[in-house]
Formats: sequence, structure tokens, C-alpha cells
Amino acid sequence: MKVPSIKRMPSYLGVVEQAAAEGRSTISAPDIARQLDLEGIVVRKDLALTGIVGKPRVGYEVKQLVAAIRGFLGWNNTSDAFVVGVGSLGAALMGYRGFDNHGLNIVAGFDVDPAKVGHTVHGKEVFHLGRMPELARRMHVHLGVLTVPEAEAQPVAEVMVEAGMLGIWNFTPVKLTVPDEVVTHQEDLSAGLAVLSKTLQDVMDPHGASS
Amino acid sequence: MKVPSIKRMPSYLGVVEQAAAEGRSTISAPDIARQLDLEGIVVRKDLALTGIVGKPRVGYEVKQLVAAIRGFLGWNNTSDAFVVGVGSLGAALMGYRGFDNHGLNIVAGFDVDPAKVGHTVHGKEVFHLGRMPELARRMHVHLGVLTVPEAEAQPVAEVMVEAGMLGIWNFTPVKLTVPDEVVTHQEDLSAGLAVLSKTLQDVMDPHGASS
DNA sequence: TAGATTGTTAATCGATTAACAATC
DNA sequence: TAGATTGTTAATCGATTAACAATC
Repeated sequence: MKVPSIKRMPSYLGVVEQAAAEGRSTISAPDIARQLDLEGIVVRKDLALTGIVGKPRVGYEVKQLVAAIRGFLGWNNTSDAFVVGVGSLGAALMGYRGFDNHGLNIVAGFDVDPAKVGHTVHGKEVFHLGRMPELARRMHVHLGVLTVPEAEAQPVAEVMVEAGMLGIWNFTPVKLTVPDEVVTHQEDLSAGLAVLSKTLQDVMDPHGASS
Repeated sequence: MKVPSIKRMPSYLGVVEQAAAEGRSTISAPDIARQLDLEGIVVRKDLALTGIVGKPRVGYEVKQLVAAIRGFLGWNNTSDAFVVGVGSLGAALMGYRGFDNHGLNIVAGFDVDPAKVGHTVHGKEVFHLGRMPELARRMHVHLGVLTVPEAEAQPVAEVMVEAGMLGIWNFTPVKLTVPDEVVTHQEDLSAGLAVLSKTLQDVMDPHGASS
């Protein structure tokens, strides 16, 4: 599945789109690599996955490359999505501009808190969780961003599955149990924090247990 | 540096702390593995990095294991940290409970918006960015969470370095340029979204370009 | 004791890096 | 043409998985 390559794609897209914004018509792998502090060979190998073909001595056609990366990730046609759990993180994600550019369009939020239901957050309506199945079907939404408290994660995920969600972007620390056909991706902030903490610790005290 | 192992540590910690909360005194690698949908051998190898020693046929001492994982990650003594950029994401992180359990204590926010400076967010004061160097020194804070808009990321990171930050948890999509002694970790949401999008795409249309 | 689990050593797998001919 | 960059094939590196003796 080439997960490491897939993870690098959005950063390539950012660099290439900036080049486009600057009016450049081509960009080379070494150029992209320099901007991202990678090796050129990594970029070439990764870009090959998108099916793009470059020109020796010149690089890649910027327009083509944007289309190739977007196509590879499925970011051409943006998908509508729900945010489920409108706490501070959920609300922040509802307001995040930039998802549009990443194939994601958040159309509504869901919660059970009467203080939130019926109001809007960043211009998007918040509905009661119980209405999700109905609205998912009506609006043809198959993607959900899960930002409920830990204790609610599994039961709410089951509601989402029931409602026809095919993909769940899981921001809780809970490993979800869902049917095989439902795709889940856990966004694990504590994993990132662990890497930062451990690196810091090793820098300050290089003689601690391990490296 | 064993990054994959380090990233799994927080999930082990969660499982083991739950076992502790349930009053269990020991836990085995296969048991942890089952809860996280991993292989037992992965858990054993990872836990060995923390220096813990288990008992055949029994497993690991729960209390010892919690201490070993926390010690490995440097999560025993919690570090104070600043949130820099109190937009919706920054504010959400300022309110996130659970960082305390991850060695992180957010003590204040910084912004340049007069509408935010002088107010509190989730009970924590927001100061003007210009006061960060002074307050970082006075409060001995060396960790910063960077949640400013993309265009501000690099210049604000430089202010943070100037203020004596040793670690920057970077939530922007910008690859920061900082001195070697400053540790940076980029939390890249778009990478996670890319993996989810690509997986979904491959499930729906298995005959697309690659797998 | 019997047997599940640990810790360690070896084998496999996949990702990264290197080398280099082809090409514009 | 000369030379930088592509695309591909091979080598290296590191992480995961397998195998198994030691042990409680």
C-alpha cells in the first residue's frame, strides 16, 4: 500500500501548487526535494506512483503533476463529510479552511448536547446525532470525522456505520471495531507527541536507556 | 531511533493504565496486543526497549510497566508548554485534557490578535506574542505548540527559537527551518487524510492506477 | 509437572538509497 | 553537443515476523 509514499504526497502537492501559483510551468524532483528536505530519489520514486512522466533535464509539467497527485489520492472530486462530536477539536476542524484543497468538504456537525444542536459552527449547522442516518442518506455523505470523547467513540462509530459511512477519520485514542468494508484512519496525536518527547529527552540526556 | 516503536508506546500506556484502573496487577504482551490489534511479538519487542523485564507465563507488572513507558518517553515529569497561535485549533489544544497524562502541561497561549490578547481560553491566559521571550525565560518554558496560519509559521518559529524553545510541536504544513539543537515534530493532518482517501479510493475502485 | 509467556536469535519483508543508462 | 534529470535495476538498511530455548 506504500503508506510512507502516500503520506508524503500532500507535501508534494503543496510545493507544486505553490510553484503553479508563482507561474512556473515545470518543476524538477531535486527542486521539490530541496524544499522538503528530502532526497531527490525519494521524490522521483514517489511521483512515479502517480503515473506522471517527466522530461529529463526539465522535470515535470506543473499542471499535469497537480492533476496526477490529486488523482492518485482521490482529491479531484471533493467528498462531503460530517464532523461527529462538536467539542473544541470538532469545532476547530469544522472551521479549518484547507480541507477543500484536500478533497474534503465538511457540510455539517453532529452532537447530542442541546446547547450545540440547532446552532451553527463556522457557518455549518449542528444536528442531533440521532438525525445522522437520515441526513447521511439524504445528502449522500459517506465520510465522517470522529471527534467525540473517548468513552463515546465506539458506540458513536457504530451509529456512523449504521448511517452508511464508508470512511471514518478517527481523532479519538480508541481503536475502533468496525466491519471490514469500513475504512478507518486513526489520527494519533499522542504518537507525534511521543516522538517529540523522546527526541527531546535523548538530546538532553544521550545516555538514557536507549536511542 | 525506532520511530515506529516510539509511536506505539502511548497506546500501550493507555491499555496498561486502564488495566491498572481495573485493579489488575499484571498484564501480558498477548493481552495488550489483542486489545490493540497487533501481534504479540511486536509488543514484546517494543516493551523491551523500555527496559522492563517480564515474568514468563505471567506477563509484566502493571505498575512497573507504566513507570517504564513513562520513563522511556520522558513523561514522568510533565513539561510546561506554550500554545503559539490561538486560532480554533490552538484554542482546542489549550483545552485538551489528557495532555497532562502525556507529560505536557499547557500554561499559556500567545497571539497577536488584540481580540484574544488579555483574555483567557479554557482558563489559560493569552499573551501578546512579543512577550513570549520574557515569559519563556521567567517560567522556564522550553516547549511550544505552533498553531499559527501557514504564512506566519516560519517567522513565528524563529521568535520561539529566540525565546529559548528547545522543542516545537508544529501543526502547520510548513517545513520549519530551525537550528540543529531545536527539535521539531510536524503533525501532518493531511498525511493522515491522504492515507484515508487513498484507501477509500482503492476499496471503491481496486483497478485504479496503483495499490 | 505442564504449558503459556518471555527474551533472543534468525529469516523475511518492504522501504530507502545507490548506481547508471537513457534522454531531452 | 554537454550535462542535468529522469526512470529503472540493484544494493542496503531497518522493521517486522518467525522460531525456539529459557523460565516461572
